[in-house]
Amino acid sequence: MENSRRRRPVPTHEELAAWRAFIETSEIVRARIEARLHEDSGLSGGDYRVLLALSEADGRAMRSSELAAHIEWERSRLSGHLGRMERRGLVRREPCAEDARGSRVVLTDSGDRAFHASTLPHLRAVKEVFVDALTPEQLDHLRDAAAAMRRHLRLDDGH
Amino acid sequence: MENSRRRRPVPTHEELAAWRAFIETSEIVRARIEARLHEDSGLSGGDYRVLLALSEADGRAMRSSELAAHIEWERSRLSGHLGRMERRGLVRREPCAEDARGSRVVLTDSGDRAFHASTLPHLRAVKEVFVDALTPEQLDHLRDAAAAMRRHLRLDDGH
DNA sequence: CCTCGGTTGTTGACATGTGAATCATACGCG
DNA sequence: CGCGTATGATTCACATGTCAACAACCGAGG
Repeated sequence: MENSRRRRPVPTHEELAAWRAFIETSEIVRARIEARLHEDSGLSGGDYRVLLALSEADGRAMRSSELAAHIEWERSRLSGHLGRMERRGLVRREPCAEDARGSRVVLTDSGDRAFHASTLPHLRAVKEVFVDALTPEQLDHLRDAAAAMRRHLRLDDGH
Repeated sequence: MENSRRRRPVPTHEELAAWRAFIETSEIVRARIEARLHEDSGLSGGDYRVLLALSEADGRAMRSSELAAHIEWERSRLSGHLGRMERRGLVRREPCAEDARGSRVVLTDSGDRAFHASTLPHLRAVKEVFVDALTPEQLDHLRDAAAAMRRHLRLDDGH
């Protein structure tokens, strides 16, 4: 084991296996929970995130850029998504009084109902698929590991 | 705390925070590593996965369905992706001798070179972005947690 | 007032993903 | 052999994501 005395530039087999287990499993779990959300409520993960932000916003409405920043999406991504959500009657876009460039994104009553109907089933899915799979210690370890990764990527401070 | 004596149907705040930390961080880390791969080698994560499977396959070729099963993709997804990869000269599709319905997906020399040129930078990225963020204990914990989730979803046995 | 740089939101071109429908072929069975 | 069904792969319509270019508008300075 000549190598073991030097700083490795690449992962060991063990480390690589941990990487694959982590990244593949997280994808599968995310997909599973989003599928449940869609079956239960007809909402995608993106829909849910937009509706959550709007339902907590003042007057159930936000400026588009503000919303994009809040949920950390590209503006063009939000624009396209809002178009689809508007077609389905979940949100409405209206011109903005203070700034004629912008528009206000407003949660419709229908969107509000859809969101509120979705939260309980969604939380149940998170519980059943994710939380119930793990011991409390494992949950804590996951939080720690996630925090360590974010620190490593400097996602906590200046961003 | 009336509730704490009953089996909760939904996550606690702590559990929900762990869920969000886990799922959001895994997305960010995946995106970061795929971005590195793309900068370094011009390959997407999907490209890499296909090329890895083909480069390990007998004769650097596989039947399309076999490949789809191996990397756990929908066949339609693979079909579309292969179309794009074929346009870029990374793979070639040729009719299959034994079964006229099927086709063999063959790794081209160009695809083989692209893949081999990409592995070292990719592994370095995994090391720097993921492995180096964590202690050995945290890596083990991640593996355990991933294994527990897969067991919970019955992804190990009958699928 | 008017120009100019920055902001806001949309659009276009594309890559990527899912599910249903389709088409050709393969294969078991009478 | 010939029929019915299963299978291999693609295609379609659509949702979702990125990035760059754009049009309209704001606001500061001359």
